[in-house]
Amino acid sequence: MKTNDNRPAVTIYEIAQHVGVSPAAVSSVLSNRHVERRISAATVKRVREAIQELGYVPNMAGRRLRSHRPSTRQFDLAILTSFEAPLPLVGQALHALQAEVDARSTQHTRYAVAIEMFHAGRLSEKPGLLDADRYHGVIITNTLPADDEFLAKARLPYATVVLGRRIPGYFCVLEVPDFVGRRSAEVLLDAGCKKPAIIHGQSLTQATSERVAAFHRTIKARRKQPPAAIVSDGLQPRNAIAALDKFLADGGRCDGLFAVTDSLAVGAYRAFQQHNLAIPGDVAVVGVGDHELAEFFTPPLSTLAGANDAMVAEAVPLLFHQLGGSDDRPREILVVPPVYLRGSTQRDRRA
Amino acid sequence: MKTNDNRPAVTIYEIAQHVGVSPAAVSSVLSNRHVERRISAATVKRVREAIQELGYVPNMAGRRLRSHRPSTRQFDLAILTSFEAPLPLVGQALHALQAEVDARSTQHTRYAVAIEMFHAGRLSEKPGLLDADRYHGVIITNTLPADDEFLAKARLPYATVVLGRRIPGYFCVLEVPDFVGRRSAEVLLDAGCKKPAIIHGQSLTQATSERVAAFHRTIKARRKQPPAAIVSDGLQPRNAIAALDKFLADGGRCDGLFAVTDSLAVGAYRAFQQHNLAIPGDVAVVGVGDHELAEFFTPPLSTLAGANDAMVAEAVPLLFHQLGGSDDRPREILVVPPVYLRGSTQRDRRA
DNA sequence: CTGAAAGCGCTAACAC
DNA sequence: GTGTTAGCGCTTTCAG
Repeated sequence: MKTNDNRPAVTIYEIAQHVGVSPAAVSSVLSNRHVERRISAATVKRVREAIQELGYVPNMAGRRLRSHRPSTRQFDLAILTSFEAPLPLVGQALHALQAEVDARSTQHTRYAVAIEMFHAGRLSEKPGLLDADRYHGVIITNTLPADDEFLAKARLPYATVVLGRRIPGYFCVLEVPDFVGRRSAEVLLDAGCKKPAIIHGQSLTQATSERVAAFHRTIKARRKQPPAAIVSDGLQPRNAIAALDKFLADGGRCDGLFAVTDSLAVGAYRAFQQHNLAIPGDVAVVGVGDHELAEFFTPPLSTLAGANDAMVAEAVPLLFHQLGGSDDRPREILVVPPVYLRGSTQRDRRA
Repeated sequence: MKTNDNRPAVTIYEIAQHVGVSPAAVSSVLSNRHVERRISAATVKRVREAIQELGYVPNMAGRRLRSHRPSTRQFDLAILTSFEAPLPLVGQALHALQAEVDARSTQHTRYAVAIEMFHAGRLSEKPGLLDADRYHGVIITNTLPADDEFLAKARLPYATVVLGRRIPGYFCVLEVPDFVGRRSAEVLLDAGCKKPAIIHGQSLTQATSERVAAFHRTIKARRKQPPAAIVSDGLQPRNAIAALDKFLADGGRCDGLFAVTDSLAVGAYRAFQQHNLAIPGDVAVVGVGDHELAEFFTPPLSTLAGANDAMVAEAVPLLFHQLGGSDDRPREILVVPPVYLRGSTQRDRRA
């Protein structure tokens, strides 16, 4: 394919002209209907060559418009998430959305649901985001502060639900602020921890930074001094291992750890194990998120589930509400995350 | 929104007629440009009401066609996967695809990448799949045999790469058949297992059933009798637990287990633990897939990684090759999955 | 065997 | 303040 950039995109008219046939002939070749139309083999060949040579790229909008059946309404919906985010959260949202869509689909109303990704912090660079010609509605999640700022400034010209953070002017569904940070601190303190610590990644989403702050605040209020803060380069288990290795090597000590994501907790498990620290005997651990595997670790990991299920359950109706065209002002829905206390924080029984 | 089904979808012309204004006026209201156009507040209100009342749904194809900048080529790509499938594979594919797309994007060539889902075994029901007016190219993965049959019969009218199975007439990328099943059997036998077993779910993808068959064949050839087969209702850890509980309760015994997916292996860990069977002392366990957490289990899980990275690395260029319009016949690429031997099969050191 | 022409739904330029 | 008109790229009659 020649990517003849800079110049107008090639249309079937140019192909037709180039070959010396009509656009209709080209079209029939493109859709493999040249047999019915009894286009000569030679013409077909020449058309095919021209398509190659000129680097023809079909315009889907044109095709769709043309072949659109007038009785059908089509809704194009998407979940917008960052690449860097864990997919399971998105998976839940998708399932909930698709279930609703399946229920609402009729012969004359079709829905297309897709996941689209942007690079965290660079949502604004996503092409076409501000155009009203792509989606009827989206659910946006896993944004970073830079993305939130962008969204706050530029109202999207279609139905939008923001998941996990509060952005003025949008329908938002989020955790009760402070809940996770405060509750995780309490869980550790209740387990008898005297030296609690927290581990989190470098770049914080709004939700994560609120968790960190609330944890900090709660610990400080109850123990008069702040928790140790361990910062990992990324959110993968290996990042947590590296960060904890360094922390312990530098003489850091803790008897309780709040990991702001489950994958950090997984790395912490391994790190403590390598340093011969028992969970929960020497260190109690509590994580966040509802990673399906959390309960299958040894010992099972206590988590403050990220309330994803609940958030999604609120977000989907909110989206359809907007699609319905109702004109009320943006709403904000707060969700209380469930708390799962498991072996990793149950010291009484084991210590 | 009235979903006035059955009758033609509402267009701006109807809105215009209903209100008694021109289509352009309606359009300006829709795009919030009525201020520049100085539409009277009363008219705006009436238009808005009509939009609501008639249940207007904008036609994105029309909008896109109209607002298309003629110098821009747009490629619409998608990864098609089943809901029921584990998302990590999809995530890898998406990352690889997006990286390529980012590299190829220019001012005049844009790519849209989305993940779309179908219900496993019901790919054929996905609306618009056979129309040529949606995608320029797709990567299809996690299909069930019913889907494969459907695909084999109905050639998709756009560039397609099939991941993980072999379907005549398509570009395919898959594991070397038999490799995983054979090698996992060897791993268990090498660990000294005398009574190997296999656990898998009810419904099998092509890849999975090949794994099961090859495992069976290899064990039978080497030990003169087939492995015990444990069938779980689903692929979640809890399904594995239930199936293994039943197997052990019914007097079944094994000293080695091949779990065809990692999440089944996770459940197996828990089940053996509850039955006081040590891994790898009493039972060696080997899993499939490259779940990022496999190495963080206790003991670390040996896996025959599903070769996802390698498969994806082959699939993406194959897709762009087709987008380039080259006309050669479908190719098939075989990939050898990497083998990770970890604690769960290393008996020598522990037994 | 092939071409001409209409029109899918929408918006922007221009006209009044 | 609002209407008219042209045309985005494509496919499908219909007319040879």
